[in-house]
Amino acid sequence: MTATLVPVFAALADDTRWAVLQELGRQERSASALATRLPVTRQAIAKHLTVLADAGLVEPVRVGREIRYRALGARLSETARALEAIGAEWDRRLSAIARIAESLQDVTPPR
Amino acid sequence: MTATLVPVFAALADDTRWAVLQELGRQERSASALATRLPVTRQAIAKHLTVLADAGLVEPVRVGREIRYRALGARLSETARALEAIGAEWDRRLSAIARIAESLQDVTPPR
DNA sequence: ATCTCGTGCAACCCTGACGTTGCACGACTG
DNA sequence: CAGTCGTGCAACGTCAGGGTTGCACGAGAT
Repeated sequence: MTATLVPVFAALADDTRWAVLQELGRQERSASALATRLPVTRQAIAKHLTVLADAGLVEPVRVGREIRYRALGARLSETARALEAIGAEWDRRLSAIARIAESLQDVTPPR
Repeated sequence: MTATLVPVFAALADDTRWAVLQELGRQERSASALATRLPVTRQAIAKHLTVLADAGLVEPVRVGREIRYRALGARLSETARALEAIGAEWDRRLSAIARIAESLQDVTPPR
C-alpha cells in the first residue's frame, strides 16, 4: 500500500514543485504561464508538471491551444489518511509497550 | 509553513527508509540490528537514521552500549493534518469555480 | 583488565534529479 | 493564409543522494 505513496512523497519533496502547486492551488495555469511567475524555465516547469501529474497531484485541462493544470486535493487527502493511519499504528505499539513496562520490571527486549 | 514539510517528504521519498520505518514501527532497533534485516550496510542505515531523525520521524534511545531508534507517529500525524488542510483548500477553490461556472456562461479565466 | 561489538567519521563511486539551451512542430489567432 | 505562441523532444552540465569500503574509537560484556 505504501507502494503508491513513495512517488507522491518524491513529488512533494521539491521546493519548486511546491511553488508550482501553490500557484495551481490558487488558479489553473499553463506551463508557460507558470514559467513567467517562477524563476525557472518553461521546460523545467513542464518536467515538474509531468512528475506531479504522474503522482496524481495535478491534472491537465486543454483550453484552446494551451494546456492548463489544476491542483487535485483528492490524492493529497488520500495520502494524509494513509499517513495518519501509519502514525497512529506506531503510537499504538508505543503505548502498548509503555503499558507493559509499567506492569513489569527489568524488561530486556530481544535483540 | 510548508518549509518544515519538505524535509519530511524528502525523508519519506525513499524505499529503504520506508523499510527502516516499517521495522522501527514494529519494534525499536539499533542501526546494526537493522543492517542484519535489510539488504544494505550498517553505514547506509546510519545515514538514513540521521535523515529520519532530522525530519523528526524517529528518535534515538540509548540502551547499554547500543543506540536503538523508535518510530514517532507525532510528526506523521502532524504532516497528515497539513496535507489534509492544503488538499481541502484546493478543492474548496475548485468547487467555488464550478459554482461560478454554472451560473455564468462563457467564462474566460484571466491569463 | 581484556576483548568484543556497536558506533562515528571520511573518502570514494555512481546514478538520478533538476535545470539549461536549442530546435522543431502544430494549432490557434488575426 | 501567414505568423505567432504554446508545447514536445533531445542533449547536455552539474550536483546531491544513496551506497560502499576502510579505519579508528570507546563503552560494556566477560
